[in-house]
Amino acid sequence: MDKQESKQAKDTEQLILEAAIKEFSTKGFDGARTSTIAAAAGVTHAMLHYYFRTKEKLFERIFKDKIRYIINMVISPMVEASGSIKERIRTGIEKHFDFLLANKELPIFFITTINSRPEAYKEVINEFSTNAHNRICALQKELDKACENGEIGSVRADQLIGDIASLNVFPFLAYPMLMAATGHSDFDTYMEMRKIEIVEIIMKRIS
Amino acid sequence: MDKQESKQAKDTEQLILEAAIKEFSTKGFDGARTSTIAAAAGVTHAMLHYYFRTKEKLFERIFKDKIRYIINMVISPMVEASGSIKERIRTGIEKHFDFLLANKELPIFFITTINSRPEAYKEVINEFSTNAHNRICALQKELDKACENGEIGSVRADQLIGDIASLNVFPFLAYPMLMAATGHSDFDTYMEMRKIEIVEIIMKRIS
DNA sequence: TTTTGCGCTAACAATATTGTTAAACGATAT
DNA sequence: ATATCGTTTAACAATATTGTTAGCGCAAAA
Repeated sequence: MDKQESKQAKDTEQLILEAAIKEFSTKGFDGARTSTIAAAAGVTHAMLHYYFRTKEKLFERIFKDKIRYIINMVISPMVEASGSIKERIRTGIEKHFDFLLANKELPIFFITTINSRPEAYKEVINEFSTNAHNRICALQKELDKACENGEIGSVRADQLIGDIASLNVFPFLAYPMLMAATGHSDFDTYMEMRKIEIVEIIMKRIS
Repeated sequence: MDKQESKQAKDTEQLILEAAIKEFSTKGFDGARTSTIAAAAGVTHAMLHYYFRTKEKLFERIFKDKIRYIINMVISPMVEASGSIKERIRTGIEKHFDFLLANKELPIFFITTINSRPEAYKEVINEFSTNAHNRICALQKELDKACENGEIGSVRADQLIGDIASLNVFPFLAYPMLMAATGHSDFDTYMEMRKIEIVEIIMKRIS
């Protein structure tokens, strides 16, 4: 009990943060209302300003947290995979897809934010470009080697990343339309089928 | 000159519409400002209300126009293609991708709108589900027939549509991140490469 | 020429939304 | 008990944003 300096300070801050994440994720920065966030957190909206000064700063805090979260959860673990190149790509896709299943709101949050906020855009560019470029070069070398061994066909690493990102992320951005168009009604079932299909199409691509 | 009933009525309405399309496309409904739209159109913001009553109605008008536009430009022409099933799929993909190149802002406009506005969501569902479902069933029959002939491998039509939609549309939603991550700097060059890669991966998928 | 109607302007009104402040409260230390 | 400090509240302030209205001007019709 030595950490509990004040009544429930961290508690309130956390409540606001959690409510804010939901609000910003579903409605975007412009659509989000600080009063709605406060109400959802069960506090007066003055508290939101007390803890985070402005709507702007509250949003930035959340956005940067999410970037770090993605980098830790998705990009970093890619390195630690083992097995043949084919197997590593397969499990990489599956891990990424499972991550998205556990964070359904992340894609739409990022896409809307980056499109409506130039600062956020630059933030992401800086964070991603340094981090990702080296890894793609490394992947390219591995692919080339595997190609020479006859394990796989010739593939460009940057295009393969584009393929996987597109196939994995898009369903989470557009599942209402995709499901309506293809006559599916259950989200989980549809996503399970997508996952299998995506692994299939990528495996055929690199064969 | 018999159509020109008043000074330049249609002109003003059109100016507002065009300015509104730009504003709504880049900033979404919540981020868009009626005063900004009016300023961009070079009219007082009272005119916007005079012609369209409310921001809401102006947006709905544009949104419904866009839905019809997509259905006319993308979904309908799919039927009129000719040649082998493989060739029809290839040209279908290319036509769709070219349409997106000529309407870069459409994907982000739709995704943000559908996510933040339940009414718009239902609008699209109704428009798409009836229109698309029959076509997918027809495509499935064709695919099955081609599979029996040994032209192609076994594929589910709904999953193939999911693949193509994902691969074609996602780059237009996420090109800032994709290009930064893969080290590309020119949009047109990148998209040209994506187009080739997408055709390649789908052709391998159905082989 | 007068009237009518439409497009238009400028000012106003109403409301929503973010942000601020003075004071109260409650726990802890002195 | 009193002082102190971080937290909280309620009311207020400032501004942004949408929407309205009364009236002007001009062109076509009477």
